[in-house]
Amino acid sequence: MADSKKKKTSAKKSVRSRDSEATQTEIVDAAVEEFALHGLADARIETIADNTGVTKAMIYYYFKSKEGLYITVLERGFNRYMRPLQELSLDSLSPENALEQYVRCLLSNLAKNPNWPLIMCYEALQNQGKYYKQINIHNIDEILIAILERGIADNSFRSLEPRMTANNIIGVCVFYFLSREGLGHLFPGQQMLGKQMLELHIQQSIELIMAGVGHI
Amino acid sequence: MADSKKKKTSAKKSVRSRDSEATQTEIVDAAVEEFALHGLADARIETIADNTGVTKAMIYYYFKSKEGLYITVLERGFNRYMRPLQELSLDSLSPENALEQYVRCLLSNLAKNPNWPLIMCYEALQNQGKYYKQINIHNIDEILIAILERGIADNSFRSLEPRMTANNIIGVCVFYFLSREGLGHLFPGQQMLGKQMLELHIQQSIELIMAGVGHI
DNA sequence: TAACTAACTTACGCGATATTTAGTTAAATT
DNA sequence: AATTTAACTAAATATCGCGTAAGTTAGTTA
Repeated sequence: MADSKKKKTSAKKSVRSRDSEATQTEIVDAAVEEFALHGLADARIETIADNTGVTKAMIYYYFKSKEGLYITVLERGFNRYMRPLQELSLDSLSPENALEQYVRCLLSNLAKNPNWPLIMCYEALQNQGKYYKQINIHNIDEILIAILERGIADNSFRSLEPRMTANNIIGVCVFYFLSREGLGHLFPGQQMLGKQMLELHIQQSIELIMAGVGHI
Repeated sequence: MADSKKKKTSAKKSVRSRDSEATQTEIVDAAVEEFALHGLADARIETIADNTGVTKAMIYYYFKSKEGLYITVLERGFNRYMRPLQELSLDSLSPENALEQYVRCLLSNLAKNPNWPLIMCYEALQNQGKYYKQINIHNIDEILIAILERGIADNSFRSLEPRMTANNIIGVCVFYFLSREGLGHLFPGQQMLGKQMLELHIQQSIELIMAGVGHI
């Protein structure tokens, strides 16, 4: 993996670059889109191939199976969008600040890749999270739960059930992306994945969450 | 309520009841399960048939197509689980009370049929809500938005964006059901759809929501 | 009892779609 | 330049799964 010269071949059939790394990246990029749209079960290898200009057989050449490609997609997503949450150092912050930082980090990661929530949702629904469990060094939410527990202990937060509340908090962050199609009708003319709406989502979610964990 | 049937595999020549209505109900019941598990695209007509003891052809006989059966399922779900929200009369209540009643009604409807959120989620993801729109007399959330607006106007609630917040509130209620598989690991030995956990979800969600819309 | 009709079954056509196989280039190595 | 191998393609296979056609049984009516 010394030099990766990016030729950035567009989806043209004629000249492929014969650059293994670039081709694989291209395939994974297209796979992310397709899996986000349809989930593992209903994603079409042929569609992924068509969207890259690579033939179906190449996908099997590099990834062995649809499942193999899917797991690669999950791994990449996890490392890119969830790992940062594990790497935050929040212990020195007050519970309020820690919670806010955590939620901001989560929301901005989601905003940067709105396909991720869809893939995770399909994964939960279609596969009961079994592929996710295969790759995961468990529980993003354990960090969140710890923050909540700390806040309850020092009375920064009201008395609440930390595990359930952690899930509810994540739900607030994620649900926007799951319902974006339907939401459009409440915000006519707005682009749900546009900067403006994403900002609004982030701001409103943080306000709801921060108020929600506080004393009444 | 006719019990109709239980024997699935053994007696192939088992005498069917020749009761059109009961058969259709049986099919729809099995369809609800299957669509909740897999969504329209990946649901298998044959699985539905096997789970009823009715042959595939009967499903086409009564419902014409997979799509036809699906729409019947959506209609039944809507009438059973969403209509009650439209029929609440909350105008005479204070915004706080109205909100709490609304959320309680929603949560208890969801708890009564935890398949419903799954079907709706698949519908949003796989079909962009197009079948739902076909049958829907618009927006459950308009009622919720109106409550929020009323509460902002009379200063019961903090200043918040009502549409986004409405969506977040619904997200809190629904997300539990979408994540039930994964949640299990945080509550070992507990049954996520058991009375106890459902109660906890309802209670924690209401607390988060009511605190969340209030002044800090 | 005979004719009629609703409820049901069996068996298969046919289009998708995952995966494989067998072959074809382009580049690296000698 | 000859050889080798990685990157790639086209085409075949095999299975799955929706929908249908054609026939059968059981009630109902006359």
